[in-house]
Amino acid sequence: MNDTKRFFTDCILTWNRLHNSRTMPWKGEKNPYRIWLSEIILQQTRVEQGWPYYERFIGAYPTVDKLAQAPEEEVFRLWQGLGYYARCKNMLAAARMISSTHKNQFPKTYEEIAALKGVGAYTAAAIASFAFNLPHAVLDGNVYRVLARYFGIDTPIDSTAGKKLFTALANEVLPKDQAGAYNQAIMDFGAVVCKPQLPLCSSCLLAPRCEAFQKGLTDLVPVKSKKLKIKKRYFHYLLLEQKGRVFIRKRTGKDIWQNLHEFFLLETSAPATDAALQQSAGFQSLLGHLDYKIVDSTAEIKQQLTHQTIYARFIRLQVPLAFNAPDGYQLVTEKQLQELAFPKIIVDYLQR
DNA sequence: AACGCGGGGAC
DNA sequence: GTCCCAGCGTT
Repeated sequence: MNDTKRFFTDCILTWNRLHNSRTMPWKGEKNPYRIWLSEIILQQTRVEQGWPYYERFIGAYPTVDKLAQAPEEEVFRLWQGLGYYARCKNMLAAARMISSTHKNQFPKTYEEIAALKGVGAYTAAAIASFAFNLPHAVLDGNVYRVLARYFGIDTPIDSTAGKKLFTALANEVLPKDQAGAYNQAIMDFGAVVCKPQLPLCSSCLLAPRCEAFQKGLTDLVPVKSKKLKIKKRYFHYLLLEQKGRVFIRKRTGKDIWQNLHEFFLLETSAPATDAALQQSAGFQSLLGHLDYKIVDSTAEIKQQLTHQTIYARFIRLQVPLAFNAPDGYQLVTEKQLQELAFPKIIVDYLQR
């Protein structure tokens, strides 16, 4: 390891020792189950957002076998509002695997940890180093940023070449004998000092030898190559009500909100009024020949997702007893709604 | 290699 | 609006 790299590692450890005051409930935790749970919750999620979920999950499922035995709907309901719901599904699968295959003993090797559903390179390194002090460098958004700036690397972090380059570099500057403490330190450093916007360069120990700071490029690295395009979608939720109950279904397929529930959905390619909607083929085939009554309908409610903007309307209809459940839909009571997981936009509607 | 997946906070 | 968050699995 050359001098530039040695200086980097020393600074991160020094900063951690002298200036790091960031505290979180899972920090310093040695229980691999708790570490794993926190890491799953924190994937692409800010600490402040994940924190209360972590507390609730640990409260509800203090051990991995409790989680493994929990009903899926109950776990999804607890995850409701956190987003990226595949994490929840994979988390349950992993818990069940640990409970069965590993007999409730959390796996202790990097390979076994990485084999768990929902555990990728970052999460495996985090668990391996935090719980077992194994020498694997974490590579998350913080680490990419700190490394890219200090070493002045403009290779896109979301390219294959970039991942390979940064992985090698991260493991090079990792002090193998204190992997856990160092991994925690560099992420804290990225979150507190080397922030995405307005980094605290004037008080940064690395600044004298930071490539980006010396060249005034902190706002230009790290580089991301992919730019996302956002599409607009128009959802019309029909609350088909029958004797105080309503039809819902669980979302399946490849679309958003997998495994969450929803009301009967009609989607249009552009905004549509109640009148226009009632003329549509979807509506007609559902209710055209029946004596229904629209009780209430809302204006568009907007929900911004990463890749899409959802404009949803909610239309309450009383449908006659002659109306049969559409395929895949079930009739539930208000009370049952409280125990199932819904997308935020539906949760917001239901709360009003 | 590229894409899709939530929700929210900072600016 | 834009960026990005303790990323991952699928195609």
